[in-house]
Amino acid sequence: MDQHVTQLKPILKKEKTRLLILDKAAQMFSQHGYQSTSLKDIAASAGMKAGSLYYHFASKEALMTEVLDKSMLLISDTVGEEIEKLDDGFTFEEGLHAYIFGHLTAILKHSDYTTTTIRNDGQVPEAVNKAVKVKREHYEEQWRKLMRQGKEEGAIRADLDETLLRLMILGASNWSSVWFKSGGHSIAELAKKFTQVFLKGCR
Amino acid sequence: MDQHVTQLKPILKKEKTRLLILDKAAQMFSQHGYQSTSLKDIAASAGMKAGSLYYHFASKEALMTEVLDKSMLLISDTVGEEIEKLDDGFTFEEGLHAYIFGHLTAILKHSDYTTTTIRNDGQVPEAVNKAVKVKREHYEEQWRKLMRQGKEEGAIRADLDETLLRLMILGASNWSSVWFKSGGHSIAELAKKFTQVFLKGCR
DNA sequence: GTCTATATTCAGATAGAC
DNA sequence: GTCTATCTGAATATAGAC
Repeated sequence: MDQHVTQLKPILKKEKTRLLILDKAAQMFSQHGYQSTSLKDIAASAGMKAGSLYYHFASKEALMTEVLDKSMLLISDTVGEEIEKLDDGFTFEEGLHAYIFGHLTAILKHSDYTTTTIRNDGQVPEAVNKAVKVKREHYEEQWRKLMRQGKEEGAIRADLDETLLRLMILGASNWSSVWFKSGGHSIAELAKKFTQVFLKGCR
Repeated sequence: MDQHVTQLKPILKKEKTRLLILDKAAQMFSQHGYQSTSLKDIAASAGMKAGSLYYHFASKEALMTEVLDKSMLLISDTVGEEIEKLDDGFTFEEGLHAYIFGHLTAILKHSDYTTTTIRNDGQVPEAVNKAVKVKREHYEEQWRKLMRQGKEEGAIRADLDETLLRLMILGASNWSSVWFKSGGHSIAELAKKFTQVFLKGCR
């Protein structure tokens, strides 16, 4: 069996444990930060002892790197899925909604992973930061492309810096991980309101 | 001399050193987070040895608590100053600009302190969190008041949740601490653009 | 007021038993 | 695969010299 398939649908016990550890690590990193979380804590919440983690991961840094990698993958993939649902010649308005809905969905549905990315930015060892940088920049480039489309369509008014607009949207979206509580607004509602505000705001 | 005055304009050497330590601590906490910053690092950047800090502060937690307290004070005061510049019967538009300009000014001018608050939210010992909570909630209540005014004036359209709008504005503003580099947009420019986007967006 | 020296605790990581 | 035991280093905090 090739490794890609194994990663998507883990059936081996070994892989199952690995993923359990990864999930628990993401949960604790997102709640208490990288440095405040000890391997003992992670191991305990996965039902193991600290030393046992080293059978699955080479180090705490390697564990964090994988959490952050998976986080970026989740965001990219979720947004990608929303974009694929659109017709080929989608408008800026349609694209903006898809991007915001995808981004919010990833942020709020997989918040253990994504909050780890958002909250620990710059607070991890340099080696970890460097390893994730490429994927983050690739994702940001997708957003830049959307903003250029908005400019070309005239949906973003000429005197509004598109970089600034992008950072406002991402800031407002990322911050939702701080205040979002399930039970209030649905993610779909949030995405609709966010899109309305920014679409009207940038014209 | 009464203590209030002493706190405002420190002239005693003892107070001067205290403030130097506080500044350096804020700087390091904001850059590397609470747990990743050691007292040895803080002491070194203040030109001292770790043990000497205990003459000025009871513990690392006490030091962090004071940094966060000062951070909230800086934000509240800066926003307050902007509001006082306005005429008594200021409109929602004027108020929104003053709040955003004040908030951004505090965030970006005293970024060592304010970034510490933003980035370490929830990642500090419970005792520290609790100590700052009251001041934060008082500040948020001021924003809520502004949003109510916007609703009453009809500047915020009926079907837009004012809580959601507030969180979007604060999210976009707080996120600026992540990407802001001096030399690009000025804070005044940022405040103007932010206000335009959100004012148009919420109508 | 700041220093050195040190007590104490706990972290990440490794080795070898099972 | 997971355990126990342990090494090593570093952190907060304290005590007492200067």
